[in-house]
Amino acid sequence: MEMREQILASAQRLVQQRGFNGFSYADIADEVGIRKASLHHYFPSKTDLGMALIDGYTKQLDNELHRISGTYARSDAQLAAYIAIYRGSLEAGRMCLGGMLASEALTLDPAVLPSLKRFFNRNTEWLTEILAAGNSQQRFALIGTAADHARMLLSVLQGALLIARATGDREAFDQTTSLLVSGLSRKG
Amino acid sequence: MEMREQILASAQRLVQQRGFNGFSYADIADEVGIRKASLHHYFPSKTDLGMALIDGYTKQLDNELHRISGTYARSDAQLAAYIAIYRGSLEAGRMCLGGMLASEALTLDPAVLPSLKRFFNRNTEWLTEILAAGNSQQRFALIGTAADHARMLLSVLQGALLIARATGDREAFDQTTSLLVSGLSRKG
DNA sequence: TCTTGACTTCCTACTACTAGGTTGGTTACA
DNA sequence: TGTAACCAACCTAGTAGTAGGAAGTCAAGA
Repeated sequence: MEMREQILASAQRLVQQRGFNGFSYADIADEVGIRKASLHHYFPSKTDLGMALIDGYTKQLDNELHRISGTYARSDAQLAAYIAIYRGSLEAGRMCLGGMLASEALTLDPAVLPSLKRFFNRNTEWLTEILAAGNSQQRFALIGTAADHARMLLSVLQGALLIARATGDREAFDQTTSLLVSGLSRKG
Repeated sequence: MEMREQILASAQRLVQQRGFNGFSYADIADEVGIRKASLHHYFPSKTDLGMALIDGYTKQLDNELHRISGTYARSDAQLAAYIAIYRGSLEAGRMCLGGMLASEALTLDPAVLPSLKRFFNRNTEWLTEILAAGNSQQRFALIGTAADHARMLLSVLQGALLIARATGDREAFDQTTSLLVSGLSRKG
């Protein structure tokens, strides 16, 4: 199962950096060192590959979220760790895989859309939980429902990551996320 | 100059819905009713087309911003009108053209990047102005600099638009933007 | 122990099609 | 007469995907 993982890792990087319509089987083949035709042995169609990617990415996310919940007790620290995931993507010149596929949603095989929705729901649900917990612990001062704040948080992070790709301004990303956190922590 | 406008309008729609790598000259040709070869008369290369698109889009934006500044006196109304632009895109199933190109930035001819940066700067600068004005008029209660809030606002809108494409949840978009506005208006 | 057959992995060679772009024109109009 | 608008035919390179087979692994059976 070594080669399959290698293919997925290469494809994931390519999608995050160039988009699903921005790479071909030939790119992966070059990178992992097998022939184009052999890729079809593992992933018969590009849609199959896309499905495996978003499902695998959701699994990676679940692991990360579980790790965060287990590592940090305070919800503000958990939030910071969540933001650090996006910061890491930015550093690697990668979009969130979910965000990238979202932008290309109209060109994707409709079969991948349910998995894509599931990815965003996972994010929102987890954020809602820790925001609600932080609110009752008086670490956050929410002015809307925890779910509303969760959606906004996710939007800010996706948007800031997107814009940083165009402007190349990483400092702006950091300022945006720290303002985001200040806004949450502020007592109202 | 009728045909040139038609081509640009068609291409703009295609980019906003499918991305720059998600359509071809053949798609435009079908839509405007001339041959593929004739498109090259107006835009020799796809990069030329891309440049014209982002520059034209920035001009459209300037017009909108000027109209908003001229129509509404209060900065909170101006902000609402700005948000309504994004809401209109969502309704039309379109991403912001700038946001879409930003996601594909690594696959674009580097020649278009300066125009793309300029687009984002325009947005941020205008938002900074009206936020600063609203702050001194005590319509907004900013907790960071006006520029920081401007960048966050832009991120939220881009991100919310992106996510709504995947989830199809327009209500979530509205809730996010109204929470955004509440957060600004709240006295702290 | 040797053999067989199913299965996995990966290949060369290919198909059908699409991409952006070019050549060499024609037509219409100023 | 020059120029803008347009087109058929073509080119080269690349796209996802297929056919058919080579080489190896592995377990069951005689």
